[in-house]
Amino acid sequence: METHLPKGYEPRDVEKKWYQAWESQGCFRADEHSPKPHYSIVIPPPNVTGVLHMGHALNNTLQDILVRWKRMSGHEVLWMPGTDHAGIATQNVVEKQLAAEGKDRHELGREAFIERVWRWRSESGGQIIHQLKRLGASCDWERERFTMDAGLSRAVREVFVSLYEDGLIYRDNRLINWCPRCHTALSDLEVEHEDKKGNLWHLRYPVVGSDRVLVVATTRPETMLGDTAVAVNPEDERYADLIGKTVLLPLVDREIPIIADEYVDKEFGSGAVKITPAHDFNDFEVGKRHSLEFINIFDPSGNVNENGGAYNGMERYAARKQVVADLEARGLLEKIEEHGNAVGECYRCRTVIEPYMSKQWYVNVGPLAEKAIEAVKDGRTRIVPEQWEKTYFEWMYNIKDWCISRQIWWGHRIPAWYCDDCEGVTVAREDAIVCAHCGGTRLRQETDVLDTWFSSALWPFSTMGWPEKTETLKKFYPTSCLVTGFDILFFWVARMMMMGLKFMGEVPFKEVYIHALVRDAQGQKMSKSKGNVIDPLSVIDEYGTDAFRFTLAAFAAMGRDIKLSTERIAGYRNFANKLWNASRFTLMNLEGFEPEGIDLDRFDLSPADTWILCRLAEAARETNQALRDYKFNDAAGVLYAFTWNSFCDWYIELVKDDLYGADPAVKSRAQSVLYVVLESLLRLLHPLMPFITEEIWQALPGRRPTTFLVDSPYPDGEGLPYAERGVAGMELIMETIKGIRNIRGEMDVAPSKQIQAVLDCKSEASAAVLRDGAGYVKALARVGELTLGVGVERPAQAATQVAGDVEILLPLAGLINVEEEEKRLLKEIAKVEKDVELFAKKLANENFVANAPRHVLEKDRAKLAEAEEKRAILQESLKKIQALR
RNA sequence: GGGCGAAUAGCUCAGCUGGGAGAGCAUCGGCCUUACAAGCCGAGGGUCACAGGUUCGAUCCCUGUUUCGCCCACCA
Repeated sequence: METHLPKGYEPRDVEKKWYQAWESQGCFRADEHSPKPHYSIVIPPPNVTGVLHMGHALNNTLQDILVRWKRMSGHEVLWMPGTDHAGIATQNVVEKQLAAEGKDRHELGREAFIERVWRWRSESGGQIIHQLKRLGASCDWERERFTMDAGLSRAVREVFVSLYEDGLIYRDNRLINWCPRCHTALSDLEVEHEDKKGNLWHLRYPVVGSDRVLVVATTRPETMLGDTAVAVNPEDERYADLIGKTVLLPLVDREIPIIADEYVDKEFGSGAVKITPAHDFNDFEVGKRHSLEFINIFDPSGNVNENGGAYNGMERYAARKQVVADLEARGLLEKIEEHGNAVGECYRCRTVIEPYMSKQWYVNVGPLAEKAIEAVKDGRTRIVPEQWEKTYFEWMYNIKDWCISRQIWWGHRIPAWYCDDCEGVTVAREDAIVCAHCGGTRLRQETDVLDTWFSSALWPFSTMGWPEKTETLKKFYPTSCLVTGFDILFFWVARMMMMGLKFMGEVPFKEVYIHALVRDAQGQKMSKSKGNVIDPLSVIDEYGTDAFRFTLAAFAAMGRDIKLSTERIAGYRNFANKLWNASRFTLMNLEGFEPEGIDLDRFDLSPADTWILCRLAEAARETNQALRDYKFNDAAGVLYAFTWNSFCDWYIELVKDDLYGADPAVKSRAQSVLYVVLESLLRLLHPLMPFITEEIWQALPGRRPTTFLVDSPYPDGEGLPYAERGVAGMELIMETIKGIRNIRGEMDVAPSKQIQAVLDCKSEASAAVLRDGAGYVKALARVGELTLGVGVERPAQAATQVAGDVEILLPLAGLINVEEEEKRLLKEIAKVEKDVELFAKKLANENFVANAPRHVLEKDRAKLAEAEEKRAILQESLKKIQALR
């Protein structure tokens, strides 16, 4: 017996070989002219700067499972790949490179810098694409897109100009989130709040024309340099007489009014609040209500500017220290308390953001959000799991205008031109040459670029060629499904919904599957700084892609977190190896076998054959159902159990006699079933484990209708008509084998020892089944001499076990320890006794009998009878055993 | 402050519309049985966080409590 498959599965070369073959043969190509029903997914575009991390690995594995499954299930599949230009992130990467060379982008100038970013991208930007391929991602790579491509840039412009024309984009001067390191505005979403320990400084502001001081509490004492009022609650009697008076702002000696505003909480701190309208979002509102002065005290880097008087030029935290010290020196520091505070940080560089006055571009998203809410409400888009709908609605209902301008260079430059003659703004699809207002030609283009997420919001249709009316859009939009993590539900999913509905008039995807985030084995977020990152590529190198993918699928059920452990991956590596060896066994036994025109109906199938084919059909049905429901873990579980427990542990063992026997007809039948089961199993497993399954499939004898497993039809379990023949008989045989094994195992009978067994059957039906399965029992339970039948002659002294209505008797003679048998029986009796009690009690309850549905009642009655029967047999046996002592 | 999620075997987690608690790993005992020691056979292990409620019946539904995690939010 020989096969050319090596003894252990070695993934590396196999993966490379088949991925290249699939790709070069166009297996992943989508055809918009195909008559087949469509299935489409757009990839969440990873940042060009990206390196494959666990999140990507999970996200893309799940997509690939869906896509491969649908492709095999007769759909024309488009999985649209690409990358995101990732404005700030990418700019930061290239700026760091420049810094290493002792340069900064301003030395280069805008054009040269952008040139440099493009160069960086062509040299090292494609990394993640290669990594996705190693993961097995079956995207249509010929369609790969980049958010800065000409086509997508055109879509961005079209959308910007349309929204502007519809009055949904406007420009305004207000307080925004400013990153002093990136030197750009950020949207609210791009600010991450982190609770930090801080202080509450209580400052004393002298009231003008009195000897009173007003104590104000602040978490940011340095901002007092920009105070333009102190506010108290209008209801607050303590300060009623001070309203309308002024205080002298210390250190800057500015006289500022004491005002009354509802916003002030009487209970908090001293009940008086310093108001810094240019540096705090609340104060900004108060400032507007009371027409206060807005004094900006910082420069774009977060250093105090000329408005800060003596503190001019100081870094903000140095200024804080100094301000506090100076106040203290003047006796104006009342006290310092500890105080927790949520500090906003830049999501790209973790620098503490500064509320900062500036003129920015905004999208009025309210009207867009309404449509996006409706679409989920009426089910045009379904979010799975449903719980996320609530989060989606919550955000949509409270949505605020979106600040889309960024003061960086890498990105889509805003198509707006300012006229030096009339100061009018011209927004246009083509680069403006003349002012739309005065006809002047002295135009300057807006230097700001758009938020990266603006272009990703268009991804589902911009990648398909919009604004052209392409065949691709016609065939594949709306997409079937979006697979993503909940961390970008607002950033991306919500915005795609709004833009898709606005510009395509249809939802961008019919279903959104939200998966969990991957964390380390301790549940910590993986991050470079924590050093707990598990690199997917090293996992792939160590365990193989298929084992890794299977692990991710098996973990996918988890609500929010996936705690990845390498032990678990090793377990699925073992599984891959198990499949490999089962396949080796099969191939070794398919010598001279020709699968062409195989027809199982021709054969008189054995009980084991029928059983495994039923199990296979069942597994196929369950796998399909699980995938339809996005229950990847169920799919993995079903296939794991079928492969290992049903196929390997039972069927392969059961079929050996048939394969090794002398009867060529029996052998041929066994080979046929073995072949059908393995071949179907490979197809079932392929979406989860594409490489190993292709490798084995290609090694199978004979020719199959398709060149690759990728293209072969996915089993749905309906085509195998063996289910109705039943599995009950085989299961009785298996129970019997397990019963004998139990006695042997419990009583330390050497596995090599052949024993004698008597099966006393209570029904002729069972006896017939067991006569049929006698070979199995002998082989798998290592029984030498087997006698069975109804009312068969019983050995005088035997160890006893029960399988259904069959009493298993293993004659003790010289084989078995009496005390051990007594112990074992007592244990068994105790177990069955518990069952008897449980069901007897239940059935004694009149209310239960009166109210429970009939099928429950009948089931419980049957179980009680069975348990009582078993108990009786075991007790009888116990008595005999005890009599021997 | 609002919202969401989690609590089940030593560990990591499954558990569908309520009807006798499951898997993997780990543990214990026995096996190199010609596909696989990354394996085979057998076994042990759980007051399903706590307290109430609904029900004939609750791990599952409802209420409350505790612990942990996440998201959103302008209380200085």
